[in-house]
Amino acid sequence: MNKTSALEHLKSKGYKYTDKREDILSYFEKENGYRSARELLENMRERYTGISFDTIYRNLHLFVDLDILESTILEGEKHFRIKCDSKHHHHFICLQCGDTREIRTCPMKDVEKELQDFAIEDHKFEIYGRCSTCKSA
Amino acid sequence: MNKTSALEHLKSKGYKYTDKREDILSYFEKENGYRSARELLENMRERYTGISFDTIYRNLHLFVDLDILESTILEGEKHFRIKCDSKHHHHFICLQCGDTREIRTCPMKDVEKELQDFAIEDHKFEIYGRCSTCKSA
DNA sequence: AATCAAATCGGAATCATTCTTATTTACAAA
DNA sequence: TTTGTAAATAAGAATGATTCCGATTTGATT
Repeated sequence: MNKTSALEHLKSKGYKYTDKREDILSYFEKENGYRSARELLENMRERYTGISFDTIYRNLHLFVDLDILESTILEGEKHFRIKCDSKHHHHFICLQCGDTREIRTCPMKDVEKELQDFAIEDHKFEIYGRCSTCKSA
Repeated sequence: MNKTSALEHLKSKGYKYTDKREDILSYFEKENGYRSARELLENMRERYTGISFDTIYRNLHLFVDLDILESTILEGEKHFRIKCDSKHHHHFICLQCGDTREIRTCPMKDVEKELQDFAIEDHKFEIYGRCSTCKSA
């Protein structure tokens, strides 16, 4: 997912273009990992001094609903990243900086046999730790 | 983990016996899944009308630290279950009732090769859905 | 330019959780 | 058995993330 196709997607669904929406998308496009609402807010305030929590949260959730962003909870706080283009995969997540690394392994194939009588709706496989940069710092 | 060995573990670490601690352990021993602090509180209030949030949370976190309980976040809220006895494994979790089913598959072996330069500290593999009971209800 | 729904602002409200202070209790030592 | 003391608890205030609400502004259509 990138900013251009996200903006097209928004437009096609009848949502309006706003400079703040473009700005949020720019932010996540250039970040390589999970960022909190607060991190986004602080970044946005440099350009929009009066921006409100409501705008941040409303758009974050809209973007998650539209599959433009994906989210996870890190240390009790929701974090967001731009949705990856590549096909189904999982992430290593650095607990210090939030940056991610794709993991191609997905264990669900093996697991489905074990769960015949259950209705599987979702799954989460995440690996946590320190990336090489944070590890040596 | 069961109530008896949990109480012994508490004692051996110098923590005191209290009827509320025993009660919390009884609750989780008889439940087969993840329960929220609020669910525990409501259950405890039937016997201890004046019990405080603080007692609930303090003990839940103590028990997690002592490996008596394990926790995860479901729909934005921390949930707890008694630590399983069997060796390392993961869970299917019913999003409706919180009950769990053991999954023997763990994908970490395959993944470690992919992450040579990262310091792996933890991982989470959970499958979400409806258990057979909730599915048909 | 006029219209109108969508988007935003500002701040109050909510919800889970944590903290603080005073009081009570378990347990060990006398 | 009484006493001393640190641990545990109660009650409620405080916090932090998130959501809600009424009023205002703005984007896009007419």
